[in-house]
Amino acid sequence: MGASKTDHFTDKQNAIAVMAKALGHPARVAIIEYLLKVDTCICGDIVNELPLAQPTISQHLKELKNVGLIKGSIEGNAICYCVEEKALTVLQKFFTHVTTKMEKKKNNCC
Amino acid sequence: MGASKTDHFTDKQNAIAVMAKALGHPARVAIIEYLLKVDTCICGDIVNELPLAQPTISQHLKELKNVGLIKGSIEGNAICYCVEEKALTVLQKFFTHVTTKMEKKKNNCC
DNA sequence: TTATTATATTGCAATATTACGATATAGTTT
DNA sequence: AAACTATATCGTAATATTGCAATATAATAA
Repeated sequence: MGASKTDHFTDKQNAIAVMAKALGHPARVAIIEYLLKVDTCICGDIVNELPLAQPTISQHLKELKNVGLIKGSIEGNAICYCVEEKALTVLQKFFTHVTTKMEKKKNNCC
Repeated sequence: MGASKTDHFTDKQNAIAVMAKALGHPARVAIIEYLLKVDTCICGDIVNELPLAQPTISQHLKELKNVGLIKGSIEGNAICYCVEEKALTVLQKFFTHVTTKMEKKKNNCC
């Protein structure tokens, strides 16, 4: 065991989980925030900004890219990383849906 | 290594990451959705609903509780679990903030 | 071509997560 | 009290994550 049984859950649940998991590390939250803060979004900048070694950051960027939260395009010999609007909007909608549902319930129990 | 260097990030980044991580498993997303769907929110129901053994679900509930996404109160010999509004609202606000920032940028690069 | 710069990949050690059988705990019913 | 029900904890195997030094790759500059 150790691997999660993704087949038993809905596609949406898996999609949310995969993206949430990618944001389940402060460095990756920091990367997203940094990409939104600056206009130039080159990987090198992130290495200077975060207290982690270059290979580690490269790895975190790869994970964010794998789940579709960011995209990268080659820009000379550097790489321009940007947030992927669509993916982040999916998360935003999910949590807005959740909070809306909560308000409707207003503590039926507990 | 293997543990993340949480000291090097802001409290907010760590808070978001910890909650996102907790939702980084489809079973835990399913639990939150189930708690919002039903009125009775007893753990036993969740065991019947999800394709996981009782100890595994107990463990997932514990994790959600540890990061403050749900709360549980004793109800006879069962336990009533409910979503914790405050925590989920923090996530909702974070992602709304992120999407709002994205719209303002409108692809300056990439 | 040889350096230099920017990023990725490999390999590996330390640690964390996931899953569940077995068992413990605690309240409820008989 | 004894049996039952509901949930938690323990122990442990399988797997995943985190972090980084060393190294590879690829574009640019000299």
